[in-house]
Amino acid sequence: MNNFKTSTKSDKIKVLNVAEKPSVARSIANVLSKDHRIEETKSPFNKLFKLDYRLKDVEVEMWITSVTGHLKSLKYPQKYQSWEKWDPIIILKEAEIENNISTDKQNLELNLKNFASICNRLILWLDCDREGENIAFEVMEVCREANPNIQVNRAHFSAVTYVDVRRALDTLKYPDENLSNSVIARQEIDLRIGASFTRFQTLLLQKQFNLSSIVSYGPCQIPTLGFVVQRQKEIDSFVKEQFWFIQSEDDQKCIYNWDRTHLFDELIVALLFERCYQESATVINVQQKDVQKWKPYPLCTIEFEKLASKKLKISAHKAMELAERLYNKGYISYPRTETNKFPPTINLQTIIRDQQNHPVWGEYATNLINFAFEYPKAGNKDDKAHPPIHPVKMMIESEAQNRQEWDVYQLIARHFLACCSKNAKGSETTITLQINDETFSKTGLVIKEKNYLEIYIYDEWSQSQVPNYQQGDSIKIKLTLQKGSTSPPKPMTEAELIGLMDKNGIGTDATIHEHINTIQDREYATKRGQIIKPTKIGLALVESYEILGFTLHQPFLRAVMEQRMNEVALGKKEKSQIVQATINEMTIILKQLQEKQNLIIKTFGSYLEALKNYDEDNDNDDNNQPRIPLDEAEETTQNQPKVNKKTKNQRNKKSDEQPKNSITPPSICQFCNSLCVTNKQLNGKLIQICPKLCQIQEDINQNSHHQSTQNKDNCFQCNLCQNFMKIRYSKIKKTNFLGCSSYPQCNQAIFLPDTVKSIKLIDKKCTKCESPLFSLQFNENYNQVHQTSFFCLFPGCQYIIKTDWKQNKDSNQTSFVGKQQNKGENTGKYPFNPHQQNRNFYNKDKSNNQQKFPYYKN
DNA sequence: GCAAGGTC
Repeated sequence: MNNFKTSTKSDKIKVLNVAEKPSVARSIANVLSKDHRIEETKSPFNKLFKLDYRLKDVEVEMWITSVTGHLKSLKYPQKYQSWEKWDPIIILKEAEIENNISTDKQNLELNLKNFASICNRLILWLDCDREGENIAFEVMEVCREANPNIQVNRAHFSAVTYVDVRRALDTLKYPDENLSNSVIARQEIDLRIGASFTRFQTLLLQKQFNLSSIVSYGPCQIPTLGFVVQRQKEIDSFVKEQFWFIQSEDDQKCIYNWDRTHLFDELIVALLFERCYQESATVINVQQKDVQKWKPYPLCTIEFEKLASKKLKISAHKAMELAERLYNKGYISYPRTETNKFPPTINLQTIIRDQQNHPVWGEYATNLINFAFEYPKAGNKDDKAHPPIHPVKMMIESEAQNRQEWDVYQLIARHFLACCSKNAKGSETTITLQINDETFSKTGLVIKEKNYLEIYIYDEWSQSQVPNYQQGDSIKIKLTLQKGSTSPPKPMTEAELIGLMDKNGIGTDATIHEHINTIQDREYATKRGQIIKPTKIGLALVESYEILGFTLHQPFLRAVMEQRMNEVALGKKEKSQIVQATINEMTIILKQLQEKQNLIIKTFGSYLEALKNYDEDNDNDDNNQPRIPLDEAEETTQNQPKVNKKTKNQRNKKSDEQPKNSITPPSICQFCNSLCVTNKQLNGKLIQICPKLCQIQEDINQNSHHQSTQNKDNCFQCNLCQNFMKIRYSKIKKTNFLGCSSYPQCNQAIFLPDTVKSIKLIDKKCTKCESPLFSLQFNENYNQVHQTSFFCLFPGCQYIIKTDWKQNKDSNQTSFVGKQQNKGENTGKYPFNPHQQNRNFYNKDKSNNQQKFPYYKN
């Protein structure tokens, strides 16, 4: 029952103003007149504000109201609701789509029709972005239905402030259909791709693998998952690398860093250590300089979400929920904003004054007002619709509904006050030491003025003291040769993911947190604390795309879409052209997926099986290795834990062992006559090195080891990169093979016959090629008896087991004398042929992809 | 039961 009735007594021209949300309508009314009247409408949130105004010298009655985002939404007609009945290709390519006003927006439609039928003019105050322009057309269409003669204008504003609103009214323009069409194109493409690919994947995989969720596909959610999977793969394929460095410590326990940082060659570091070793150093420089720690940029949504996640440990999704609540209660400004610079029209002093009575930071605010204020830095993002997030009303802790709400308000208020403060100032002192040819340095910091750091508790700037030395001083030092190793990438945090999505244009400020939520709802990823990790399903899905050659999880899909939308927005292309082109390209991909559906099931299943021990809830990546099958035959370094243990032992051994002890009578370089340095390596081998590096010579008095004995897991050198081959383990084949230790940079491998179950390196060498020998364990049902129990696996050496470097897709089989294996064709034993694709997820040959998938062509 | 974009 429509009990709404608005008054129409006045004879003045009536101008209907429509904003995108209730708050903007309210702000416009406030800006234009404090004496406005407020009327209820059929939609409880969307009030109607009325006021008298002089518009271009004409007295008019302004009616200001709002919608709540889009009025219309795209959907497939009822007949397509059955997933089983329709080929996803039809859903993608041919099914008609309806664009109607959603049921929950019908009250707004009635409002607009009612007001438009009474008003003479319509001014569209939708946000000044593409979506806003499209909503403007939706509003205009509804209003024109009720009043075909209504005169329409578009207001362009960068903030809802007095100056901007007045300026917008003085320079009214017309809505831009190209901008709006680019949105319609995006909507249609997203729906068609999302619905068709989701139906295909779900029907293919859900029942087969007893999955509780649908297996959705979306051009934002899947690239989001792609980032999470990529990081996990980087962690799991990480191979630790050892490095060495020289450390210098003075008698005040101050440690100076080597200016060469560290080197990956133990020999060179040992040599340099020998050459510079002494017990005193000269202070060659003491440099002091003033430094600043910069205050933050004004707060946009993305930054707010990152800060909430990182500093408050509140998820982006929850933080937005809390911010929206604070906004609705009038404590903060609109929280969905891309802008990180304040418009000159906003009165910052007034906002600070509102905080002057605050029990926690009132004094700080007063101090800012009186003398410490400095204008905020200007960021480079501006959505032309909303200012950066800032407090609009003071809130004290007891007014907050809970701790998290208070934390969010506090973050926003403190951030704003920090923006209006001065940078922190300090003094940095760097001491440089010279020890023979090597230099070492140490930098200390003294904070002189904390300024914004007083209020901004989220930033740290730690002080560190340095000794009070003068240039030319000679000081006593202790030099040590140290060893370290590179660390794997850190697990993906939510804040990092938000940053990656923002950088790659995945989602918008208002939707990024929703996509992160979606991948969790779909059981593609889990979040523990601030760490996001892929689940088995998420890994298996992305890996299946990867292995089968699809780039559906790559972020550039969205970038191409954005580029095409821009062409429509600029009027260079028709929306139908880009919809057609995109859908045609995606049809090719969907058809390929359909053709490969058996392979998809097999690949997806193999990954789930291989990942059955993968602990998706464990954040500790050191204790959770190996879990992910790498793209090369699901390989993992079987011996990795042993390698690490050995490294530790070696380090301990090294610390007891001073290099000086290892010196034997030096020899003379045969090229330059310099006195050579003898160095003992960690493996005990002695080496004579010329200081000018003319020659490096193994000490003949020592027991000369084959290089492969440097590390007990190393076999012989890779014929491609000269690093060592190692015993690896294929989780899917459940057998050993030899893989290059430089994987994934080098993918050289040697596979063994299926009859070989496992291999073990032994302390014997091949008499023919000097490579280390292996003892082999054969499958139980393999009966052939060999005359020897030790085998050489160096390609081309032994006649009993013939092995080969696996360099291309046709040579992925090793052969066994007397028992020839299948060659070439994929036998179904492997879930895929890894050599048909680039193995390396991160160094994908894009040109190749582009050839295969025209959708990604620019 | 499908997407992503507005907004509450």
